[in-house]
Amino acid sequence: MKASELFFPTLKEDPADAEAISHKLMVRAGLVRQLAAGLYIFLPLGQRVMDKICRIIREEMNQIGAQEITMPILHPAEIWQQTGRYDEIGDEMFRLKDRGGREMVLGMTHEEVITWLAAREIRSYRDLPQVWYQIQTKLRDEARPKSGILRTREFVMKDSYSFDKDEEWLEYNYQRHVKAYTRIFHRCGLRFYMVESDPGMMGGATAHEFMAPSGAGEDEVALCKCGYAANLELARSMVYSPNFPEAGREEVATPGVRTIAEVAAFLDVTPDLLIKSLLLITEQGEPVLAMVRGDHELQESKMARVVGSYRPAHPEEMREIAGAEAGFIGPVGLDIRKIADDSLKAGIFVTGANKDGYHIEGVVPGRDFDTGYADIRRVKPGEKCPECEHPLSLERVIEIGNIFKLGTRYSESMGARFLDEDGIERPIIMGSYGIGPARIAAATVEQLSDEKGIVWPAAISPFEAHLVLMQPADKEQAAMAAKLYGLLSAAGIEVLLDDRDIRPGAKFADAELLGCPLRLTIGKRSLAEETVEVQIRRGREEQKFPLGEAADKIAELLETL
RNA sequence: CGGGGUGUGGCUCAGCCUGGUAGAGCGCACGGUUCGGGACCGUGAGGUCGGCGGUUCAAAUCCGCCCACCCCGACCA
Repeated sequence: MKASELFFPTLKEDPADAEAISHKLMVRAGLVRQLAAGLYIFLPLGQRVMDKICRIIREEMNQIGAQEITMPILHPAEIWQQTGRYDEIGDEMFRLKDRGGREMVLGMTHEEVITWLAAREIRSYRDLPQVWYQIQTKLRDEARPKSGILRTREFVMKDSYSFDKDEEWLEYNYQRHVKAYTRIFHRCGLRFYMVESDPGMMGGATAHEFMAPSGAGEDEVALCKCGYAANLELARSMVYSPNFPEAGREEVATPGVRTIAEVAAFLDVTPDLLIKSLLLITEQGEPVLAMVRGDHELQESKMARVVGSYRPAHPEEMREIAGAEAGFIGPVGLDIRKIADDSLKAGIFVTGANKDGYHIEGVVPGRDFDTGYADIRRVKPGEKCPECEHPLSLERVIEIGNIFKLGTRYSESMGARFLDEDGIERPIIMGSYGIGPARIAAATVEQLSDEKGIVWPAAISPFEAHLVLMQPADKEQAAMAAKLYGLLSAAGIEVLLDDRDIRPGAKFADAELLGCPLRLTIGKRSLAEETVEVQIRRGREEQKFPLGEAADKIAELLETL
């Protein structure tokens, strides 16, 4: 492909509305353009990257026996009503009516459609297992699209769904997906972790996420060198037990002293001797008191698993329910549902007295108040791994893929059943497995770019080599570049020939911005020496190859990039 | 949905406080000199100043409402 014919509008300056590195670079390199919040046009270069990623995904999915299908994106509301998600999901789903007034939705995922299909076509254990997948656009009315291509309202997704007769077969298909995903992300050149994750709205039992470390990520994971890795939403840890003083239970005046830090300083104790009490109101309108140790924070997703969705109480509600304002609330004498973090099972603590300006010292959970216990605290770096007790580290990550054991949640509600070997009718056991190709692209840019621009791994680069022809007007140079282009093309290497009549500096700058793994240069020097200069984009190391050997050498080099 | 910010040629921005009829750099077109790291000189095209309404002799500028986009939070298969 000639650069003079390729549409790739590059920008010298960062776009004003971009924050994330991948967003800035993908716009600057002419890969994408934004149409509206969370809606992107993929330009030719961006399309090439997406095509390559999708091709890798197809190869690896086919490799594990998955079969590609295409499903409608426009769905009748009815199938979503059948699984109950029509009402559960809310504003995130685009809803509309057709001309006949029938309720329709735009698919944000395809469990309903694929289960509808399975319900009709799968009858016997002999029909199982099946793994079907799609690479299609999904639509979600995101509350907050952000970070360029990382979180959009319309996005392509590879989703596969497994159908099995029992848990063992599900586990088998789950593990095959783990293998396929690992290969896919390796081939795309990404650094990633597989972590335990919260099944969330997919409603299954076991789930893992594939996470690419990047500061632009929206999630955090806890990692241990023993291999323990979990999304912070459910990560566990072990915490030390502080030395508790032998204080008797006593109410103390703490006028105007509200925050943990203030109370600890006022009473001259460490924060880990305090109980932080948070008054919450559940979706049903019931008050719940959440308690964590003073040096800990509430992990909201963990709390939500215990009590369902909730919100913090308003100041008036605190007054009404606890009889005190924020900062003086505590569990003693408070007759509402209580959930304390596991770290509060034993000890002697300071708590709010439910009376403005007062705290209580010497409070013993279980003796002075009744409470339920659960792991509801947020893991902090340095806390001990629950598996091996080494210190945990935290890292920010981009979710690039996930795998869920769905079980029978969808097959039950949609009547997807089969007859087993004994002639007994049973629901199909399902799994669901997603990958976001655009996120792979963005995560790669985040992980590998440098101050000059993008650094693509060869496997997903829009072109494998960027051939800079210094002076297109020079017949000899042009002929040499054409020859090299021919040799490389014959060797199956995708080359972008920059034959534009612009200054060399601009060509080099564009080449580095686009980020093809190899930059080749043909100029006066190459003419004199019969060589081609080769720069490896990553690290920008240069070398020269004689023209005759160039194709072989370059092919060889590309294997390593 | 709550909080914050920004909307001015294609892009990045200045001008707004203190109202007087729109600028710069880059990009683009043409001519010339250049040509191995985003050149230089000259000429030129290009703007409903996000929208609507108000105040005023006069609004990019002041006031009100609305819209769009970005960031933080809530939310997130």
